[in-house]
Amino acid sequence: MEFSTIIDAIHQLPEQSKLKLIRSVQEVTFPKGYSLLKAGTVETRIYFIKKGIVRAYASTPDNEITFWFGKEGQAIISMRSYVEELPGYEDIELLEACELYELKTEQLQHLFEEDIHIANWGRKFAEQELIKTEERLIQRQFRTASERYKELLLNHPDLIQRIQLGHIASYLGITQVSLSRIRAELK
Amino acid sequence: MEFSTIIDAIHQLPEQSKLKLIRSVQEVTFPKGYSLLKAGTVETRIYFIKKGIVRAYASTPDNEITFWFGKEGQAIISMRSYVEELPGYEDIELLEACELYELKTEQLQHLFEEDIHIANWGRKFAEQELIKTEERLIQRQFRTASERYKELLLNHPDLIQRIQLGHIASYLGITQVSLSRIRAELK
DNA sequence: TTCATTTTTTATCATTTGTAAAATAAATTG
DNA sequence: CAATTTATTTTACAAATGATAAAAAATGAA
Repeated sequence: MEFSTIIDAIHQLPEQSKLKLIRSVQEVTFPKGYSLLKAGTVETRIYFIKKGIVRAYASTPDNEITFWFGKEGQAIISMRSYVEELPGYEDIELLEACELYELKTEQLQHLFEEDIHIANWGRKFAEQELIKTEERLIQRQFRTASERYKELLLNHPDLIQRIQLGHIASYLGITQVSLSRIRAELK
Repeated sequence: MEFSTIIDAIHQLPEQSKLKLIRSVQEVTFPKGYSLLKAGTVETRIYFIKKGIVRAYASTPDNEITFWFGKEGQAIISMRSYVEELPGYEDIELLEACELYELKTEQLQHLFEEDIHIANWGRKFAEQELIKTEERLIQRQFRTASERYKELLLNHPDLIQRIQLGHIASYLGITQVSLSRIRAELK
């Protein structure tokens, strides 16, 4: 997926501003399983996914929770590093070999201060992510685990194909055993 | 709480830009129990809380989920109206008599297009809300209902005092009966 | 205050989900 | 290909939470 397409999907930008963004990114590739961002560090880069699929997860000593999947067109950001310049709470792991567009946070922040269109583009991005996250929080309470799985199956069948079920279960807020039970009932 | 203080808490703004915002708001008051925003409608205003406390909830025919509390200093926004100009999914109810600063969305959008500092201020606001929501989503999975209650008690003791437990339970993702059980264990 | 209403707690039982361990299945490696 | 590792499903049992009903307590209005 072209970077230009990714930009436009977030929010329409004037050609001049788009060019500034395009000139700021650099293509990089990483192998499957690569650990792109690590919790506890202040990340200085963000990425956009040209090709591949990744997961963000948070860990405690005895648990690990996948709370986000990213695929073609989406932005990979350690939110707390990006927003507050503090160590992030998430690890990001590549679930497939990935082609990414890399962008230095500092450079983006500079564009935010300099170009009002890019500032509003960045605002739109955060707002759209906010809505998605808020809706997930609400749906988690309204719907049973089984309903949430069926919905994922309906709306993102590709994720079920491309991602192992342990991660899907974690994303849905249940254990792998529970997900297995749910899948058995649907047969 | 002064509107100027609320603005600064989100992100520092130059005096000029701050004045533009201040000139755009209007103080309003509503009684306890007032339904400020309604789900299914496109809201054209946002509010900042000078005094009082409110809750945002989403409803299905047989259920109602409180997913957000707002108190002094916070913004009341129907997210989907604000971001996508589509009907919102939340109702907002005043849990106390409130003094609010009212701002027309259209006017704010206009300031976003015109003043880069305000655009970045709006970006910061969305980003901060995004982090809070994402952290709640993660915590809901890491911690038991009991731990989540203790944490709320620790970090927001005022909410427990000012809000009835049915709403707190819903916010924590459990039933009121469950919350009552948890409270009984802590005695 | 007293009465009516709302909120919170308590008790019981049903259901869901989690934990642990074993059995299968699938993928990877030499 | 066989051997090994990794992922998924199945089973049995335990723990947490939900649903419902009813009692107790708190709140608010007259």
